[in-house]
Amino acid sequence: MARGKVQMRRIENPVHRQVTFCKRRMGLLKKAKELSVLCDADIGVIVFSPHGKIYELATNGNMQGLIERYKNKSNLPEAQAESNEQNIPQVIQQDVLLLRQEVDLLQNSLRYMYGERDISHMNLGELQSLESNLEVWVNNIRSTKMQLMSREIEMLKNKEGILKAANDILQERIIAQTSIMDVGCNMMIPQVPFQLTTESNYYF
Amino acid sequence: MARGKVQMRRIENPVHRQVTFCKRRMGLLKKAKELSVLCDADIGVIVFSPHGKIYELATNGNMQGLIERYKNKSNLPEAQAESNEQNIPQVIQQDVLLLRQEVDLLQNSLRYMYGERDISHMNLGELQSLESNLEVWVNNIRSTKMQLMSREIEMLKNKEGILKAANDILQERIIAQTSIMDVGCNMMIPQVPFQLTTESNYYF
DNA sequence: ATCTATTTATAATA
DNA sequence: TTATTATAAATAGAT
Repeated sequence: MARGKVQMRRIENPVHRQVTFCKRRMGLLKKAKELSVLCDADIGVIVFSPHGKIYELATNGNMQGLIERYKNKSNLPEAQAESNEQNIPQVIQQDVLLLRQEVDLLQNSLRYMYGERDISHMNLGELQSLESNLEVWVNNIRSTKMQLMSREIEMLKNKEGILKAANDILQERIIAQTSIMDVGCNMMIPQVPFQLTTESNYYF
Repeated sequence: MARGKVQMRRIENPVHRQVTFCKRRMGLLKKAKELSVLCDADIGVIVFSPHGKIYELATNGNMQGLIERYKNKSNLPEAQAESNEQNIPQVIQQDVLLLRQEVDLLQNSLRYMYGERDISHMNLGELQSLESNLEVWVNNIRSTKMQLMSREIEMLKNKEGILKAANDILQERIIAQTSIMDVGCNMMIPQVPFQLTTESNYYF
């Protein structure tokens, strides 16, 4: 599939054949995994190299089980087919079902959180849970915001105090200078000068 | 692999999933054949659809033989002995284990997303914007939830109506029968029988 | 192994 | 399922 298309027959050059075997084997197993995940299928793949080495994949993690299932279903049309299912204790089946639901819920929530804002596929319970989680988050943010703002107010109040003090000092100096200058000349200096009025009002 | 790349997770849309299953299944079997021909390998592929239908390929034309060869080469003698008896429980146990792990992983991710996020480094503006974003999300979710609930209520009300009508009819019949029977014998029939009381109260 | 020019596979859609 | 087509993936050949 690249740099020239390939004929569908055994590759004679042993080196090429080995390289291709390695690459395509990986590709095949990858494709099998993808099909399994995307379409919720159970897949088993067994590959015997020309030298008899085995490479395998069972997407449910158990080739034996898959082979048993294959034998059951392909040999006996209906009878034994469901025996597997029925032998499993119901409790376990329920466990699996509940866990699957939980996984679905969590996956949907995460998918939503990470940017896919499409919630049309979620059911009521999932939405409920997502909503309350978001509310927790909003509350966290609000409380952090509040802390930040409190700190800022504190800082501003400090500044205000400092500035007021500085202002008082400056005013005193000016009064002093004015009386000195009044002695030497008649220049007019305003008497109510640089009073800062810093009212800090914050609304939450 | 076309018209947009695909996330490696179960396709939720059943139509898409079915189409993809069909296409990728063909693709997988084709790849298996190619690998077999090009590299002189023996390959077996077994695919179980979500509904339990089997699709298979054995490049040597004999899946049974391939399976035997697999068992001989890959299984240690003891491992096979257990396989028949404990196979099913093992598979299920593994399923449960895997699902539990998955739930843990997802819960951790969500915990990070919701609760243990480090927002201490964010400034006021960032927090403000995050907060309003979250509020939009929450509102989206609430409105979707509301729609779902409305639909459900609609459905339930319809059901209620139908049931009530059916009930009325049944009651009339019973009354009719009762009077007929009263003529023939003295059997007592309860007079206030099967009235359904389906009050639907929903809290938002 | 790693790098690309190409060939294939296939997602969305009808 | 099949057909179409724009794009994503796989991979042949070379390094």
